Amino acid sequence: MNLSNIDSKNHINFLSGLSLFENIQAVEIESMLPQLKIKKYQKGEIFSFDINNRPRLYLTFIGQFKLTKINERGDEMILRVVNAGEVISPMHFSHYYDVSAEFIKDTTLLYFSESTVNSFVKKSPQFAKNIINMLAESIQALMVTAEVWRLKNTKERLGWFLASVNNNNLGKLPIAKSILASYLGMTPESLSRALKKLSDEGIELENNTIVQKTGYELCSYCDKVIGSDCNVFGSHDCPLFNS
Amino acid sequence: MNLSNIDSKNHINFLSGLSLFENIQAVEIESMLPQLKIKKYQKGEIFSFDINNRPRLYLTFIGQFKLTKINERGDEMILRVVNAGEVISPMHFSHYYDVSAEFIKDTTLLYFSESTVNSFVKKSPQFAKNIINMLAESIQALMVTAEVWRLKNTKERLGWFLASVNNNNLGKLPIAKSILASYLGMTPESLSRALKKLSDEGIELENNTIVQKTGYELCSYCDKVIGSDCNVFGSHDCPLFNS
DNA sequence: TTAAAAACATGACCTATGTCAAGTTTGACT
DNA sequence: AGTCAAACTTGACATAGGTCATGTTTTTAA
Repeated sequence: MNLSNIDSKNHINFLSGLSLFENIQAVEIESMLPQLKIKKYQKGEIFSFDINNRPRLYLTFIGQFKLTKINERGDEMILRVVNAGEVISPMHFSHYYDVSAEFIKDTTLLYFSESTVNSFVKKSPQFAKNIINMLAESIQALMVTAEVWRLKNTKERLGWFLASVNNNNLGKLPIAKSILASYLGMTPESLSRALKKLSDEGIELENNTIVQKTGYELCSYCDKVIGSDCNVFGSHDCPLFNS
Repeated sequence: MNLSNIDSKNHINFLSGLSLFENIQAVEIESMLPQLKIKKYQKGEIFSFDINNRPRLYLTFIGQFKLTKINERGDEMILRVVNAGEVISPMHFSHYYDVSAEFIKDTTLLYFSESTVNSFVKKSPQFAKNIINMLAESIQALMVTAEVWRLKNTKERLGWFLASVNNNNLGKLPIAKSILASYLGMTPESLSRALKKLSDEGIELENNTIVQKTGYELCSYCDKVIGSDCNVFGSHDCPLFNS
């Protein structure tokens, strides 16, 4: 078995694990493989989803990067931090909208061209459904972050993030604090101060792992969307439900 | 011809004018009509897209409403102002996420149930494509508003809004200033002050119509997304392109 | 047409968070 | 293990935009 066969095997395994390929037959996935392209990026590299690179759908095979926009003054906004296994589809953005990817770790992206994706959507109603679900999740995530930015103060934003991480991720901070600050729309200084306020409430970070005094302190920063991943949510052990 | 036939005719005309039904045969649209439901709301009414009303796709036949979220403190965030002819699909939101519609004008909504939409997506690749485009536009709009909220100050936010309205709408302000303020993430007072600053730059509102001194003042608040609707954008008459 | 209510404008003041500057800690690379 | 750079923290201070109070204009409805 030569290298490219091993790669193919890996890629098929990777793809079939994605929700984008849920309920898609292995045979069908295999038939798409010839259209699959690979590109590798190093930590620190910046890649602009411009006119040449936008009309694609990217799958994060390995690594991590942040999707950012920058204004004239140089202020940066992080739209999203993309991790291994996550999908981003700038092919669905407006022709004129450009965002950049800045790679936080060495990263390998796989991608399909717009026409490949569109033809597969046309052929497979199941794939169309999966694409629709992926876009719906993007909308959801964007609405939630909009809400967090607009209606919460710095302490609440950080609390919200820690609460969601604590569910998804077993309490390990997935990104550096400076990146987190930018993602949450504050300066590293403000994040530092917010962290101090939270520690007064019994929420601490010990080498980037969340530690709670009683284990329920973060619950006051939970909401329905975060809670949907929590096995206590809505039961009588849930502080939100009890109060 | 009885009333319901006239209604049907109206609805078919309405639907076939929507980009959601682009390239869908009239026969096919007609076949969906029996599943189409109607609901009317009065100005001032509030409607929550909760567990009972969410799994649907709504089409705004007549009227205008704002999609809002409110936090514990009572601060309101307007996610979007929806006008006649626009579509909103809470069926694609997370199960646990709820938003409210507050009707600005008397409004008639048409809607399909989630299962109707899904079955049509399954049957018609073209409809699937249209749904995908609609969701992609939502994502785009959410990313742009996120950027506006995060990276622009009050004057810039108002300038951006006026610039986009000036293209789409021939300079007529489509919503009351107080609603606009909330949509732009500021208080009515701040909007008032921002308006004053803009008037120093030659941009005025005269009974809710935008008036520019030379006609190009708003160009400094234009961006690529707004510009894509402008017939001067990118040409040598475009101040952005020339500078 | 007029009265009442709503929307809008303006000024004085306040506060959350940004900026800047000076430490301190952490982590990556000899 | 030691060194250097990057990441983080902390304090003093600045400021955009919020809040509150009051006045003015516009809209609505009788």
